[in-house]
Amino acid sequence: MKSWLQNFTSIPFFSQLEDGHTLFDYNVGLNDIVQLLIRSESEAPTTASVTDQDEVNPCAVSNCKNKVKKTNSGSSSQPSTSSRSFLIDPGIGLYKINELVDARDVSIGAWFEAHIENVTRATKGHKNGKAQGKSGNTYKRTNGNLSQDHSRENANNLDSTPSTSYSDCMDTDEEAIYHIKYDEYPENGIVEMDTSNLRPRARTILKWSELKVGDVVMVNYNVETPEERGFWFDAEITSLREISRTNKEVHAKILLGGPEDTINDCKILFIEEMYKIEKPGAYPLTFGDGDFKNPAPASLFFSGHAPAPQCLPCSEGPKTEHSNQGAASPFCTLYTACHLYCFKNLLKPFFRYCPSCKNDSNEVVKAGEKLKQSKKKAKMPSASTESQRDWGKGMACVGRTKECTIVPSNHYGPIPGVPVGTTWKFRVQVSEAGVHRPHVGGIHGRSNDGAYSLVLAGGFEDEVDRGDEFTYTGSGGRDLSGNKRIGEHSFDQTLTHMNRALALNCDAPLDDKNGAESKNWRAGKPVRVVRSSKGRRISKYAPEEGNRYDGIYKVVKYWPEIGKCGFLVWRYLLRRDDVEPAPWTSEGMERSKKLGLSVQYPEGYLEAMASKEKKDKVKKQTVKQEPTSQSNGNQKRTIDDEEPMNTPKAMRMGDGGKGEAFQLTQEQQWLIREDCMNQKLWDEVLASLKEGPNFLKKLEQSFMCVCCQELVYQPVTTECLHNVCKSCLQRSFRAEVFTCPACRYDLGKGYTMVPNKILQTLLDQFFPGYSKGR
DNA sequence: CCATGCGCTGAC
DNA sequence: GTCAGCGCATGG
Repeated sequence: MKSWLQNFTSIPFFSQLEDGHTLFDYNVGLNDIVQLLIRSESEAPTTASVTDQDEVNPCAVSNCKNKVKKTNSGSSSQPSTSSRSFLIDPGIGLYKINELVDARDVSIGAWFEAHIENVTRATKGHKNGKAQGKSGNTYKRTNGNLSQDHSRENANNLDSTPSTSYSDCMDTDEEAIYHIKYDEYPENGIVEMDTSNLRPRARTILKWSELKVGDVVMVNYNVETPEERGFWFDAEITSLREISRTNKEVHAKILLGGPEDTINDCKILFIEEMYKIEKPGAYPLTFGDGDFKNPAPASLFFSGHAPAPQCLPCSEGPKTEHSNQGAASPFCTLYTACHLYCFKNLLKPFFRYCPSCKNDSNEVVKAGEKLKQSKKKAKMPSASTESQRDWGKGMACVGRTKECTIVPSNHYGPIPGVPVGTTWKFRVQVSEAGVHRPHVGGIHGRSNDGAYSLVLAGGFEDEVDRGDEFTYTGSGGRDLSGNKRIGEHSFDQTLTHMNRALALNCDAPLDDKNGAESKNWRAGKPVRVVRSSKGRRISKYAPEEGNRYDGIYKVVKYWPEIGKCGFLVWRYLLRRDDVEPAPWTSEGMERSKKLGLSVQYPEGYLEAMASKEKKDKVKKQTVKQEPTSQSNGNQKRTIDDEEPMNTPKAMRMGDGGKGEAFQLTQEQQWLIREDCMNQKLWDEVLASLKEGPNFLKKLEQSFMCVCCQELVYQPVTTECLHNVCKSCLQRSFRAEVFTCPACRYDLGKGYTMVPNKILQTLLDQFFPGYSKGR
């Protein structure tokens, strides 16, 4: 039971854009009335399924989500029956589109039972009352070919490419890691990799506005399913061009330098050029040519870097400016190249939605135009209030600029490389470091797993803090109305969400009525504890400034009680269980001094504060109108103030890394000696042992997988002495690339990948938990 | 998608 | 000093 509706979505007329998306799908919008001329294969009525009396349902074809509702008008009769199927008579009918399907979801080749001969969008409802759309632009499909009525050109054999590529639609503004999309052809996707230029551990999120020619960027391309991580490599930007932008994303063309001068499209809305690539049979596609059980192999492939042929409409070679603008062009058959201008012109009557993000093209802001308000922002509270306050600035509402990737977010225990005593000014920095991820919440955890970290900020007066032991109160029970983040206690807390998570850390069966106490509290799950300077009002152990990581604690017991606020709260007793000394002990203070720990500020924060202060002072001066002797004094002091400000303490403590040396256990020393394949690497790494915490950083850099840019997991040490994750190497082999991802040394198709167990053991010891979630 | 949240800041 | 109220990350 195949429905003719399937035809509708997979009408291949405009399909096969550069990235394999079917543009046609987006030429019609929701609630559009379309006219279909249907011709049954046999000239006899065709069966379709229905969900209700007048709704034709998607078909048996697996992925099809389409629903098209038939309107009352039209000559196609609809003898609906109770058997939930009905017959579609051949002929013209008007139909309303209830749902649009993503062309990528459509299993092509499942077309017809009946043919659609004509598709026409109704002119009804058009704003300027002008008949728009397709007058003279109806398309006819015969024998599996669809062509423009008045054109002799054929546009046959067009269909989607296999779904080997995809492009992410970032839903943030300009801040996004740009997943620069590659085309479908993995063999074109390998760009020379420079292993000496590895990315730092914390991925810095690229801002589009900060990208410039000459930057080396980390590029990802996928050759498999979107869910799987693709290959990462570095490439240099050789050309950058913004095409257009919405509030959601920037559409740009980025050229990356590489041996083949490869073109990568990054969120391209419009096709720049289309090239034919001669690789018949290389990627057998299935597409509907009347028989989806026996699909004919496709022979057309499009990619960004085949030699440029001539534009069919204008017979000229590739170029960006079109000399022939305005002239009527015949339709590009896609057998040949076509300039953007020529192609766009042909599509103009239909083009409404971007094939990759489904943005309405009305929302697209061309380069140079003013930004329109995005739907996301329109939904936000700030859109409806009249407040002029810019919430995007300052530390109240900023987003993260880094993310901790060395351990998963559900990691228990210390974060490798973050010693006890590390202090950050703002919560967002604590989040970036991965020590406590929520910006506001006090507990980070999962209700069916456990809690990973908490912040002591003195939110409850009746909490007790004795340093190595403290009581903590659960979350909830507050009135958050008025878009607040914290509020008055107005109801009882329950042992759910984060409260339940924290209770699960206790080594005792969960009891959400009476609480529980562990008989062996050390057996509980570890919780990272951060003390905030806000806690000073109830605790002398809180830091003077900022948020300090105080080490690992465990839940001894938890119980419900009526708090000072008068409502039931869940209370927890936590006790310290950490080999690193607590920061307030003399041992701890000495260590902090050794490691040079001091409050870390966000990049540029101190400078910004200093210049602000300066401005304020200037303001005061002008108010005073006394720019004489006093002013001189002031100015001088300002400069004096600025001097140390320009070198933030955090920077001074720097990465130079004086501090106590890193201690290796005997076992580790032995294992390192055993890992003789990596002897050279280890020698380098061990040289930084005396740099203390920097040792781990160095270690991490040296054993980073060149593919996924993370610490190698199940490392395969190649003959050429590089370490690659086994899964990354396997992925490479599946893409039929049999060389070392780092140096291109030919490993050979039959290479057996043996994980280096010694190295894995060592890495697990140095970075406990890192392999979790890999 | 929605609900939650022991921050933060400019305005008052 | 107090306080309204925002974006963001996270989990469910």
